[in-house]
Amino acid sequence: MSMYTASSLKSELNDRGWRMTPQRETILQIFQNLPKGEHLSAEDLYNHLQQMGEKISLSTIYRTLKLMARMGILRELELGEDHKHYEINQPYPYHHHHLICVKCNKTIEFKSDSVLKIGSKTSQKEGYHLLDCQLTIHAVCPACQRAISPL
Amino acid sequence: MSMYTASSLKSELNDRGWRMTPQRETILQIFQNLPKGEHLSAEDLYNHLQQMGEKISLSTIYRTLKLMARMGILRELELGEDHKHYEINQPYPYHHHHLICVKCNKTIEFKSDSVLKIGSKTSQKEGYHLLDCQLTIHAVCPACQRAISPL
DNA sequence: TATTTATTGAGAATACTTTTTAATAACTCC
DNA sequence: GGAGTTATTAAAAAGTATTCTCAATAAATA
Repeated sequence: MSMYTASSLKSELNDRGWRMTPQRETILQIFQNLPKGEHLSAEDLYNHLQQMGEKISLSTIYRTLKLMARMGILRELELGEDHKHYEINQPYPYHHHHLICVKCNKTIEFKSDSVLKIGSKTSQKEGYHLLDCQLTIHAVCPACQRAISPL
Repeated sequence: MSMYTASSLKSELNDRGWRMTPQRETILQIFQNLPKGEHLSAEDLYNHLQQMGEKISLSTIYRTLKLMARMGILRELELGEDHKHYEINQPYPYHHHHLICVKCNKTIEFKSDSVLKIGSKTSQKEGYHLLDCQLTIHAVCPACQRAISPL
């Protein structure tokens, strides 16, 4: 949960016998420049790249997203849609969580230092190396509470 | 996040114009009788039912799981595998969270009253009706930290 | 600079989940 | 309790997200 630059990413990859590529650098940059609170699906990222004139294949995108999530660079979000979303994994004090309406998928971000503390304390206690910690709240938003429940 | 019985489930369904069915009752029972800490995928549930001699189709299973998750009866868990898992949504003090190794998917359960409090306070503040609140910690377990990182 | 081999792109393949449809059966109203 | 309405089911087809395969490419290393 620290900040990455192209060169720190390269070092970490090389340390493990992996390689830095233009594709990985581009994808990292996109997530770093994303407006706060935005997150992309694989498809979103693909389209975003196309608009920039960058041509990175979908397979590479899926591979890179998974790789970066496993490195702790990106967070993999489950926002109630049928695909995952990704966002940059920012450290304290930018770290945040999500409140999701299970009916309309409307999502609200919120912060909580205590949750972050509990996350790091828990992983430490078990000897785990912390990558990300997200509190996901599933609930029904005010609008959907009023609606005549359509499933 | 309260306990359900066949009849309380029926009332809640009927209130919304839906129906109680033997399939829904059976599935509720299975989750209620599941040993603590166990969770099932759609496929797992299907096999479980087959072994019991119950024949419920996969489509019904998928429909029922989603329905019960949206009602707050079940929790939908994302445990790093390529499919969702479900478990009964137990209230305090049985409510718990998950610490997951992003490499081998080994999962540890842990409890935290404060997280539950933060969850209910946050949803209340936004006017949301709370269904479930899960802290998911992504990390690398001790064994995988030692292993020569295979992706 | 040559060598090794991780990575890429393209498309095929897989896996999970949803949809469609006709038949069934739960609920409601009389 | 019975008839009518319509939510629900099973089965199969369809859809969608994601992973895999493989030959070509290009990082890293020596």
